[in-house]
Amino acid sequence: MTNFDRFLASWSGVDGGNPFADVWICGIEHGGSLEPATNLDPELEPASWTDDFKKQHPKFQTWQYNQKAAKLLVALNSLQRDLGQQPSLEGWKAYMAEKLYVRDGESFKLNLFPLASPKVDSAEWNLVYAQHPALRDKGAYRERCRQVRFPFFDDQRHRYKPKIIVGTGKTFRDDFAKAFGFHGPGERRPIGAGQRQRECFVYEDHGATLVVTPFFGGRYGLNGDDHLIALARLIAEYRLASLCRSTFGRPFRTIPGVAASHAG
DNA sequence: GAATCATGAGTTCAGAGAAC
DNA sequence: GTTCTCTGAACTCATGATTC
Repeated sequence: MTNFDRFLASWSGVDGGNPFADVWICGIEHGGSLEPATNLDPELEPASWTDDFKKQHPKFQTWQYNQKAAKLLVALNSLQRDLGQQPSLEGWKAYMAEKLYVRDGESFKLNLFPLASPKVDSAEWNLVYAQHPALRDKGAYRERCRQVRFPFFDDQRHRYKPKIIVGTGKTFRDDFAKAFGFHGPGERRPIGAGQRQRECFVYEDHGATLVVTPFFGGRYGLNGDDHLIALARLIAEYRLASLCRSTFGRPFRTIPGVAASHAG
């Protein structure tokens, strides 16, 4: 295994948090520009959003993706307290400021690919990484991630046993499934209604649930609170069904407010 | 008027299908 | 078989609408 493979098969490019958390959120890759200081050394321990991290990134609360992640987690907490109620997003800002991706928190954030990939093949990228043959071609870089990084993620999933994994970006749904050891085509589940309807894909494996959603934000993504609440309800339904299967040997049907149609 | 939230614009990339 | 065009998606940032 090369040093680059060790970099891929590590916690590199992971926002982190608490790996023992029930909920893992997995993005595709970092956004934004390439940081010249980025190194390719493996990260043996997952990071987290520490006070130092927040001081270094004073605008972290403006990151829309993580705002929506915080809202989703708040809605899930709300449903956990009372499954029949309308989930509340109240307090999501405080949650984001104090609890999101922290070491002893309720969430853990990963990325399928460790580097800010939009810059792969760019002049800026070549200036920094030209000496790495595996990084000169984006397709080869991603394929190497599938071969080396995904088995690492699969191992970590079986080690830490998260109950819910949310993959954001449905064009990469096969990659999310492969990365965490889920099989099959997934079950199509609509959330929202009318023009605002979005489609998620749900995979289940040994008490764990993978939900692949459209991206958090943007024109075609989960861009409203109603989407996040519907997603929280969808997740809660599958968690309850899984719990009932393990307890009673049969699934529980839908909970109020969750679309019951199974299109897949 | 300020804060918050939802949506759109611009950029980049990938994949599918048509045209050559 | 190759090239071109179109469409959808991911991402950041900006802007308009709404609420207080």
